[in-house]
Amino acid sequence: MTEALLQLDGEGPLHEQIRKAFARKISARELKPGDRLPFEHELTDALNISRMTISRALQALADEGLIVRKRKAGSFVAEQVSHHTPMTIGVPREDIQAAGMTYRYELLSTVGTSAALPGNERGVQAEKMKILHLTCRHLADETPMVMERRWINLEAIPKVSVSVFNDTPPGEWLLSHVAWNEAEHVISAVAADRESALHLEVDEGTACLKLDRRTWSGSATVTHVTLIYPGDRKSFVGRFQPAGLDPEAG
Amino acid sequence: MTEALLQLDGEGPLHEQIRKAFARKISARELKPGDRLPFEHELTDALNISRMTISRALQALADEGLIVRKRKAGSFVAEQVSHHTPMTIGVPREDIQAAGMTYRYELLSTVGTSAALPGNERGVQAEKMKILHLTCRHLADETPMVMERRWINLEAIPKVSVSVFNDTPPGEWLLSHVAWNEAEHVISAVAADRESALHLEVDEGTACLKLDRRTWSGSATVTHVTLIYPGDRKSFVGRFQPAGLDPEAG
DNA sequence: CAGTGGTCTAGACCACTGC
DNA sequence: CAGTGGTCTAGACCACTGT
Repeated sequence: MTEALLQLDGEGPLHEQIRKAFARKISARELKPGDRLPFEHELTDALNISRMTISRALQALADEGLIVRKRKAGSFVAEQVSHHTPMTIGVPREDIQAAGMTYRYELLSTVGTSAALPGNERGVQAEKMKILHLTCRHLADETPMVMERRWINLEAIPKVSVSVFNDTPPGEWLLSHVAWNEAEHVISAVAADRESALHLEVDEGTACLKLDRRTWSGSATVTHVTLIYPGDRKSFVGRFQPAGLDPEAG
Repeated sequence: MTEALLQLDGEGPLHEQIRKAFARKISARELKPGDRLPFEHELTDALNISRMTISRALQALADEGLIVRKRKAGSFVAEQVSHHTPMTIGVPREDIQAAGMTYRYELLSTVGTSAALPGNERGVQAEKMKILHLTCRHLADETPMVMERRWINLEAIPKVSVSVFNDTPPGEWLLSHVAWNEAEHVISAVAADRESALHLEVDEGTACLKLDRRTWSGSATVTHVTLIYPGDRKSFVGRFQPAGLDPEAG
């Protein structure tokens, strides 16, 4: 009882101090998966801190996935920390300019059709939509960085003149003009097909990184894009700290 | 004034109703980037809801990155929704068993050295560490799914007999025995080298997906693993809803 | 059915910051 | 320096759930 129930560092908001204190203990395995944390009322008594503040700290830990809270039972260290790595997936311009290189965009072709979107397993397939298909590429210091094949559902977006895409990358135009509420990314590896190899200036069969992105607004597909990067010109990086602690802690 | 400031659906906790109401408006571009949300006190007055509850809802939106809150100025719709896609990156066993296939693990080689970890740009390089290097592969229904090259910093983990890894995949053993607080994932594409091609039973040069994962405990590297998947046997999928809304909303 | 977390309130003080 | 959000409290009622 004379032993402190929790060691606070005295810096920053109380709820953050409490959250970090438990995050540290969990990260250091001082509290192991399945262990029960003190009850809220125990912490309020021991630390002389309002229950709302305690609750806020524990709620944050639950949101991070570090603990699981059960009524009548208590709060427990989660059995498995989720491995949801946040991956930053931006438009090609960002990658290229972030590397200090000059960005250039090149439209290769546009075709209007009324077929269905390829690989569209969701929602209403039966009805035909007006689809715009286009191919383009993005260059870094005049070296082709990525080839893009894109399908746009013209019935799900505001009216637009195709000539817009002569100068503006479709991904960027869509991002700033179209509302969407769900996206899916699929990363895979493929050998460069003939057309991609040509536009990317690599040998056919070269190992390439492929990113497929589908975007929905409600149940309607807005756009589907396939980006093909030569393997040595791109990687996706994700970094994360499962306990949400400051660096150098531990 | 007779116009409702915000339309609540009357289901679930108040703070969630408020959060979703604004998330919908932002998702539908009814509130555009840069627009100011009502002040907390305006919402308290208009909705007759306590400021703590209002604050909690807006705080959640800020945590999601949908809005930015500035003292003395107000709360504003964020200029750009962050594109941090949550990618699920698990151990090979999970992928294989989730697909309903039989999992098998095979240790190929182990080598103990005292060199530095390759590509270790962080922390103290000067001192030598005791490193265990091993290669192994994971099979799905007896088809090689992924080849693994791993380096383990034996000075950063509990004592372990190398024979453990005859039967237990090192990734899984480390996950359940070693505390770590930071991880980095890098996804890229490479052509299969001779050794990988052999163990994966594909042609040399086959396009492969490569996942590099580095794990740290404090400033010490715990482990570094390179996973090589034949391009047609693996992809990484990430799905997200930037506004945190229920499906079918919109 | 007793005890936990989930939510909500009315009020308070404070830090920061744009004007 | 005035107004915003950030934090905290003491208390309350309720929903859920393990025993």
